[in-house]
Amino acid sequence: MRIQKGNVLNTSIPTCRNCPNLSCLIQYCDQEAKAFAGENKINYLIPKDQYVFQEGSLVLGAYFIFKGKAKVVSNNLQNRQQTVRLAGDGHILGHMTLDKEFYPIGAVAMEDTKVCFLENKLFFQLISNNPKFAYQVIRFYSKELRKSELRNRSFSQMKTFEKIVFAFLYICSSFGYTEKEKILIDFSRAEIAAIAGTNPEQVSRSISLLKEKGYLESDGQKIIITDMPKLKELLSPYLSWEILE
Amino acid sequence: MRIQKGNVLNTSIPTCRNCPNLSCLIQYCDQEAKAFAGENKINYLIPKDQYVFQEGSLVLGAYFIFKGKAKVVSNNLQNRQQTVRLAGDGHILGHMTLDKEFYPIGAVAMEDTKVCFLENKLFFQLISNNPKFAYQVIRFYSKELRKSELRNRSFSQMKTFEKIVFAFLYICSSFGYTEKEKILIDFSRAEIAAIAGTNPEQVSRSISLLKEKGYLESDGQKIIITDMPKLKELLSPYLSWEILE
DNA sequence: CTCAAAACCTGCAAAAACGCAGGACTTTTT
DNA sequence: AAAAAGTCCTGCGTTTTTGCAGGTTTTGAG
Repeated sequence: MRIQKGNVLNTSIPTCRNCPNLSCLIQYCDQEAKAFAGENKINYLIPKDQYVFQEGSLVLGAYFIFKGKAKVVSNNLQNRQQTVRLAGDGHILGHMTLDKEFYPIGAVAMEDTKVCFLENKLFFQLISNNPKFAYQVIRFYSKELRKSELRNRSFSQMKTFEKIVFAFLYICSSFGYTEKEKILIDFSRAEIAAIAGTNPEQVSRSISLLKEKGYLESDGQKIIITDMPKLKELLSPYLSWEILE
Repeated sequence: MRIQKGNVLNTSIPTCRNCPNLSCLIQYCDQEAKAFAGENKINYLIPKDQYVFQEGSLVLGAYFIFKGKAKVVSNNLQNRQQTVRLAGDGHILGHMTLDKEFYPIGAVAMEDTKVCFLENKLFFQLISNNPKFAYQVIRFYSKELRKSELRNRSFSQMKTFEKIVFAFLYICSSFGYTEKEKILIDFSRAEIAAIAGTNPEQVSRSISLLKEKGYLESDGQKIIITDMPKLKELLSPYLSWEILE
């Protein structure tokens, strides 16, 4: 995936009081606060493959995904990029701070994505006046922390093949694909490798193997999961307590 | 490390109003709330190698470390244990919930550790009435999340030797060892392996190599770090933005 | 539709990591 | 102080992963 810098565009999103996105935590604010947030937040449309914010830039506030998909990425000095988290509708990107801080990681839109930006002070005001909202934000971060920790554990014990299977399941769970008939994943091999922590060759090998077994099919370069239960079964030794929810 | 089940003991800890532990987030509450918390929290002394809480048990509240060291662990079905986080004074273990939930991970004391237990409702009350406290809790979790994500990235790109070096640095940073003359680490090879995500043999091999290079010494089975800057240098390709703070 | 660029697949050899086994060293117990 | 138990070190063969190379397929622009 090529990542370009570029301008983000202002976009129209309903105000918070009648926002249709039920998974957004701002829904837990009272009416007054919602009105206030709706007036003061800034809406952006981030085009596919562009940064929501870049590693190393100043933290001005946090981003709530209204609609779209994003990945949280981190580069090392050898310029290898690793995807450390996937985020869908209602998820929070970045964080708030009252100090001068810099993002240690970056976030990139994986499709055209609409986000709501809450500036530091605004976020803090909402927290101060809306305990239920504060509680939900705490819950969000503590949940993500546990998920990240469990992922950490799994990755350090899984073999490469299993990590790749895990990447498929993680993609499905993050973007809310239910266990309908067939699930289509339109990610490049390199993209999947960056999630699984390996290289595109291994991803190809694993996909071939999974196709042989009949758990996957492919439509061009797209991947279709045909037997989700079997995929989950492959990881059963690791998933005693659900990482994917 | 053998982990035993056993009863935790009640212990005396100063009340929150005059608590000497400045890194505890409850310090951000107002005087009234501190008094209330001090009266209603429960203090425990968890003996070394015993669980603070076990994977799979019901979440009744969260634990604040008053004094001691603990590790957050996760077992897979093959009964291999992985350490996913280290926690020292003032850190939070577990989480709060208003629903019926179970801990997906466990926490084990690494030395005799005094903790303050805040029951779900008490925690929620503190958050509701003390925005500064709520803000700090959010900050704690979002920071830990970023650290976990960066660790995730590093681990998926480091070679085993580097992961082991990282484990040393992580231990030092988590337990607040400053860069004084010499730093002593009293962990078994297996313990270090569980943090680094490898096996004790590789830890031994790496330690030997580091001793050859003169970055470490050993006193019996204990490890003494003699050249911290050099150790950090080994990881410089990965640590552009500080994971260890 | 055609063609070039990009992405993908797979064989292979080199590198890395694993895990057993046996001996050395430490710690604990008696 | 000696014995026993536990931990650590290291050599070695096996398994796993890596990364290149070259051929194939897919995609997207004109």
